[in-house]
Amino acid sequence: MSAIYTSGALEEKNSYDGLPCVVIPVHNYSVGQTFDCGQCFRFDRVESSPYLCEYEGIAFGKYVRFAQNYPGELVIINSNASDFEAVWKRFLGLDTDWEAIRGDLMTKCTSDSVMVRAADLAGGIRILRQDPWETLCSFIISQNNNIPRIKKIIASLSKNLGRPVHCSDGVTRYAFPTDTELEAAGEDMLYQLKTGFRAKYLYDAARRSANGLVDYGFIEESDDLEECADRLCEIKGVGPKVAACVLLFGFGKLNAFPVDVWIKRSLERHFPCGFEPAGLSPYAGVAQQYLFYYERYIEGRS
DNA sequence: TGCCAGGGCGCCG
DNA sequence: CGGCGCCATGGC
Repeated sequence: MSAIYTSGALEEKNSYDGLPCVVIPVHNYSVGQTFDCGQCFRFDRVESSPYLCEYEGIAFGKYVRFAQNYPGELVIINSNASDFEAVWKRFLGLDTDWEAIRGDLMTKCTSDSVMVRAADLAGGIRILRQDPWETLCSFIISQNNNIPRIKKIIASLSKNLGRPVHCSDGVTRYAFPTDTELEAAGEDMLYQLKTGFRAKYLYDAARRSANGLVDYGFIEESDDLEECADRLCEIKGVGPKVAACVLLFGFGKLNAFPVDVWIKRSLERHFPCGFEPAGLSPYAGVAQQYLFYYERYIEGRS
């Protein structure tokens, strides 16, 4: 039995509040882990949900909610079958066999390794395939910053500069601004929106992206992670870590291995003799995300 | 008050 | 190339 979602297995119905939704059979899936593991900043938990776990937000200009009561079933609210096929299936990574990846990683580590414990704890995580431009900006903003404030800044940029999305629940939300919209806003405006020293970086990213100087097509096609990172690092304020995050969370390059302060501490603690991400190829980035979740979990998630 | 946050830049040796 | 101070801001 394959763990990959197969077309036709989904069920269309209405959600508890009357919105159209689809129910997807999944395996060892966690909405909570996926949307609270620091890869995506535009989804918030719905506290009043009748589901055990529900997150809502905007992606690709669409309002959507992801909910579940158990690991074998995912509910996508404000969606239908064709919408799922066109947008959410790829976004959620449901075209990928994550249990096979997790199994592959676990065979490459000793059973007492922190990596196995992390993969055990955080195995419900899926690496999202987010919009590359939005991912680029999100991780420029992330530098020397914490997750709650990153979310605030991104929400503020969207509200002030992004296109309004009139949602089916009656609330107006906002899409993340396009590169053109961000460039038109200007560096001063970006600074006023509390981006701090990152304003000039965001503006440079917007200018380059809006003028075709970021070769998304090349990065999409290439398997050369170094070359892809080099292209992204041409943007001011983009270094190895931000580039790795963009490649992992925006382009689905599952071997990209971002090293932030959490991962650095973790590797120093658990691998004092040194650590080689290459040993986890070609899914080192997935292992990294398990580890990131694990470290934040045992610290009590600040 | 000082430290830290999904870092990178500029400068120095 | 490796190390280090700095960059804005807000929460603890």
